[in-house]
Amino acid sequence: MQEELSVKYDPSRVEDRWYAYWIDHKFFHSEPDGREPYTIVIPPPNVTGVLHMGHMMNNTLQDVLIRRARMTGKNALWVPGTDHASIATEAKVVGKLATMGIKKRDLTREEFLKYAWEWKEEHGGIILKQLRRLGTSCDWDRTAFTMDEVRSAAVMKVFVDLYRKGLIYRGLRMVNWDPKAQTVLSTEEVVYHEEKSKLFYLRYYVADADTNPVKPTGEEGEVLHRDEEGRYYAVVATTRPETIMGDTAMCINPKDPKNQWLRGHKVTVPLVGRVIPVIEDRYVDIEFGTGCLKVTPAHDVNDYALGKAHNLDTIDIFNPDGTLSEAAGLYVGLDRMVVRKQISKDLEAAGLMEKVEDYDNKVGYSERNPDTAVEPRLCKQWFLSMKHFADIALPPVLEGKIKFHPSKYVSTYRAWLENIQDWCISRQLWWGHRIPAWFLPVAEGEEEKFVVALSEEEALAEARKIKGFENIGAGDLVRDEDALDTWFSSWLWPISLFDGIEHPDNPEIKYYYPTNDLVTGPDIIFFWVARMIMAGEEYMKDVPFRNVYFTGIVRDKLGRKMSKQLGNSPDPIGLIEKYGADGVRLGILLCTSAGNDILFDETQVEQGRNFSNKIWNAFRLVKGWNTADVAQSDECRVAVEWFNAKLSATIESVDRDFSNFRINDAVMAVYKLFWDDFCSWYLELVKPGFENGVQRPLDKATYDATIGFFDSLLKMLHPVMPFITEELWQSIEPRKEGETIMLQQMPKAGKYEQAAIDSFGVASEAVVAIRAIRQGKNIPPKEALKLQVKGTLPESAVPVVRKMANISEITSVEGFEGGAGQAFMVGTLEFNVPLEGMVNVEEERAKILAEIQRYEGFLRGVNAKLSNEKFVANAPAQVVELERKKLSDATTKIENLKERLNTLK
RNA sequence: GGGAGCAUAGCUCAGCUGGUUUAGAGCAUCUGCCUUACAAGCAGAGGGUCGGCGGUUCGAAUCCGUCUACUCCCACCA
Repeated sequence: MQEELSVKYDPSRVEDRWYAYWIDHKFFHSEPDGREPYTIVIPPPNVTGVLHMGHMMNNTLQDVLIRRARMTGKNALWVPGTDHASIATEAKVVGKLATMGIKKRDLTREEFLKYAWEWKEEHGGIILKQLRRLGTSCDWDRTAFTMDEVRSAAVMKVFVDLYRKGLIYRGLRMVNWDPKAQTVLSTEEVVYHEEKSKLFYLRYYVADADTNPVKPTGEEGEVLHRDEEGRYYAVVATTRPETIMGDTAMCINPKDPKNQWLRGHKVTVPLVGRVIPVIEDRYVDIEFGTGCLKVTPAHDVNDYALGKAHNLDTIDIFNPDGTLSEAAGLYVGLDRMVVRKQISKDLEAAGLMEKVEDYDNKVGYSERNPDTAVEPRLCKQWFLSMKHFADIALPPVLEGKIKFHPSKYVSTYRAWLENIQDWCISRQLWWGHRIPAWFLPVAEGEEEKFVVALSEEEALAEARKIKGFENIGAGDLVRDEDALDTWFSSWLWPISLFDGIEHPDNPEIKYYYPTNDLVTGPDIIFFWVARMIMAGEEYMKDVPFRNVYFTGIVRDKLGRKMSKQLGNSPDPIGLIEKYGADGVRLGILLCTSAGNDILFDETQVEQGRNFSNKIWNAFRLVKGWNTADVAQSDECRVAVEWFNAKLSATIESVDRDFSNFRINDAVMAVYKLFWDDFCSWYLELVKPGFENGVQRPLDKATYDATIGFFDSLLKMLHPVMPFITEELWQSIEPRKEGETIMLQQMPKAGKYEQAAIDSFGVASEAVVAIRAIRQGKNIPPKEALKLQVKGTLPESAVPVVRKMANISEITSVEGFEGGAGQAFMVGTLEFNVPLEGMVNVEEERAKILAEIQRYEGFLRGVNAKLSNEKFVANAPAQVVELERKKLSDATTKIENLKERLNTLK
């Protein structure tokens, strides 16, 4: 530490040095031992991601928990790592390649993966380096990656295992297709946005009017459309006219009176000219549009179901990239969005457009490619059957074995599990875990045959067991091209980090699993939290964690989400450089409460920075004191007694807050303990002051107590503000190399007298009142005043009032001299500050009258209660007693005030 | 369409099983201070009919109903 302490705390001189010190001494590293473990696994950020405010909040919280655990005797381990994020990363690599003029489809899988790994090496892990700036105490020796060897092996083993258990299957389903990434997505990866779009009303002419005459029934409500030439047509409302090339039927509700005339007819698809049947199904909403629905089994989930039920043809008119295929016949090669515009014009021109209406509808978009509308598409994919997993994942949460903070997410969790759909786990991507399935050579048109195995050798052996394939060679097997959904590796994270899938009995998994607390956002409760619980129950027969702390979304101070477009997302590293990591951490924590979104404002970080400075300067003050063999003053003795009690009381409340995950409350309590109680009251009380320009010495007992308090406060602050607390703890007294505040024991609450806190409260209230009188009368703090008390001031309050309010003399009196001072009350204790000639009697009288009125109003309320027989009869004795005390207190106060008013005449 | 949550000071939020003086905190605001740790500071002050209405109760910010506003999640209405 430098000789002269600067007036301002400079985090940049401190942070890197201590972080290196902690790393050098391996303080973050954990190995199983005899202590109780405390484990957190990091929600792995995308490997190529950069730090944003959400990460800052999330990781600050985790670091607070882990540092606190470390200081309460636990063997704390926080495992860091990154996620390969297959869609997002592959998209980035494809983008990068595009700038080099390389197309993905021109590369082999191996070539592409080479580029992808290069990209990962170059950009990967930046986020973890950035996290270090925040002071996160992760065990970096254990840094993992979802695609590293151990994690990949776990994924393969689990896939094969679940397949053999019959839980993984291949199925032809209507799935969500991302035409940009050209991969299927799970239902959870689709986000719906409300959009202003158009509802197009198209004419489908009746095709068989000659052979099957249209019979108008003439009944009320019947709608018959005929054009100028007398031809009959039906009107179909659709938001997606570009899909008419895939229409294979029109559907009406059999109970729809207005469309009865269409029963049994055939209609012609506009422009396309294909003749399709009119089918009937109660699925159709009679009220919507015209009650006629076009059926496109290949491109709509409901239509697919209709198609299946009615045995309709399926015409897939789209290519994987969202352009129209040969099968469409028209607009081939054009993008679906382009076709929508064009076909509506063409329909209009051909007189086939009845009308167009504005319409709000919901469109699904890819979570990872937010500007790409998802296309329902029929294709064969791998699925994980979820019923079994829902059954095992629900009880631990409902029974409280896992606690959610806040608990409202239990119902969200439950609703999802009770209505769960099978999980589509295959992705048409290369960056990820390749599905360990090998297809057998079969003749064209024959049903596919495959084997699932951990390796090609094993696959070959398996394949050879199948009848007719006994003699195939390795070259005959073709491995599935698809990769697995990223979450299929993330869901194993709490297990695979300790190699618990491959080696379920290894000492690490036995020691560290289940982990303790998970800190994450509610947006991934289904993607990740629920699935980790499933995997935990399936493979460990135990929950993966005990508590889940859900953070909110970090928004700007106007409540908007942070986004690059708005430019309202501050640069985290910039903030750390400007305010210090400790300041940023405190600023974030002060505005965080579980589950609530946080409205981030830089002034909060400024508050954190200011607090760092306050701590720094308190240290400078104490460091400047010297001791001598002098007697302890009364005010010092009282101050030490009081702060001792106050400290213990606060430790109790902080412990309580932490056990309830009320972290911001705990942080605020320590903040106030340091700033208000310690700095504004304690230090001011014991501060020795100057004599002839020389600082007076402090007695040894008070000095030692002060250093002890400082030490305790630093420890309490350490989890929140690790850097400044280490810096000051190292300077407060000589430390040996290798010592650290990080591994000290958190102070424990001792026994304390509530009376010490209460009587200090009386003293401080009196002091505040006297200061207010000074301010009102413009009396400088240096000018000593006298104080009269009617009644008895608690003994311990006397020295406090004397020093803090600069009172030269406190006298006990029977009554106050009229008009000679300013009076005030603390509780029922009456005080008077004699101020000869400085009191405006009229003003004073007015003030007292207002006071009397206030108390009389209050008294009326209390009286009303007490004179209510039912209240006295029904309320608990304690409560009635309390009301009686209020009554007598208020009566006394009013009497006192009236007496005072009389003396003022 | 279904479900959940929230509504308390200018802002962000506490207020746990109804009863501790006619509701608290932080920030912001206002006033006075460059007082030998800190102006990134010190001292002091003001500010709310607890979203509306109704009910239960001796007693409601707290429990119930209802209305209004907002937020989020889920769902295949073209």
